[in-house]
Amino acid sequence: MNLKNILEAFRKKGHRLTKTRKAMVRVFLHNNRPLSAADINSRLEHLAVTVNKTTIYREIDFLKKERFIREIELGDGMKRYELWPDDHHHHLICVECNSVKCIDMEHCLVNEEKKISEKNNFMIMEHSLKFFGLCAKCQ
Amino acid sequence: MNLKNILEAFRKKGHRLTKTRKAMVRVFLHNNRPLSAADINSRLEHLAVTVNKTTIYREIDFLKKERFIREIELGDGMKRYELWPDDHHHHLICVECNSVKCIDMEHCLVNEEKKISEKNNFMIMEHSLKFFGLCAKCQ
DNA sequence: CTTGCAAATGCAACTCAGTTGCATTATTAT
DNA sequence: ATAATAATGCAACTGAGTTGCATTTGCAAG
Repeated sequence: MNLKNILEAFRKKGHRLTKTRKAMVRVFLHNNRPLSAADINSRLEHLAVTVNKTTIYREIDFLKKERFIREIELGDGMKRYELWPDDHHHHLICVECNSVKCIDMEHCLVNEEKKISEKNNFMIMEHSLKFFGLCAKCQ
Repeated sequence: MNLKNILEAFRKKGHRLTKTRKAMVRVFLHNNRPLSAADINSRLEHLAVTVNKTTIYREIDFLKKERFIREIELGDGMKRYELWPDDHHHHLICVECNSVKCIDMEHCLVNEEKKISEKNNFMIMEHSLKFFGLCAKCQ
């Protein structure tokens, strides 16, 4: 999963390799954690790539449709985006410094989901689990 | 936990019993599930109580401070509020009709939290768990 | 009942994340 | 080199929620 392969795959599907697209893919590959639109913008500025916010949102939409990233909500009124996960994982959110850490959870909640589905006649498609607390630095 | 007792408790603490306050407490008691500011407004109109949105938000803040309600995020860009829970519970959210159902989960994730805390040196204070899928009606 | 005062309210104008319409620019296949 | 159209920039907008400030109202004390 490197920059060149991803961009080549996009190009083969008929999508153009613009400076915004290349830079944003790079940003996500080099920052493996949830980023807000504002985070993305400041990372782009670091790469000397100046883009309009509309373009950032449109590129986010594109990368979501391509399943390169996915959208998550951490509850602070701002959407975040992270690399499309290979593994099933959740998030540790520090209430002090707002840092976010991803944690693996193999076979997470499968038994619980089965029980809940049956009891409530609700067909569970996915779940979202977040832990709020204090990270190592902020304790 | 009835209307009169709650209002009396507020009055004893020196808070005023305005028509907005009385109506909003009533709305939450009669709608035991997460409501958005817009939901609250339409319920108030049903009770023939017309209030400015600023007042609704300020009353939400008041009821949050009083721990009569709490704020939750369901991920649709709008905050929701529900009666302050006695029990530990989570939510089933229908991706089709957006209805929300509360479900009990006694001793939910306690063992997992212990493991996660130790492994990541993260002091967990609370967690949020949501199940997305199809409710009985929408399947 | 009247009065005084702080709590509560309404209004208008604002913030901030995200969206839309439209004219312009740039990438790519030929 | 060129044409087609994907991508961009800009300005104006939306919608949830907030703020400052002048006005109204609930309620306790006289």
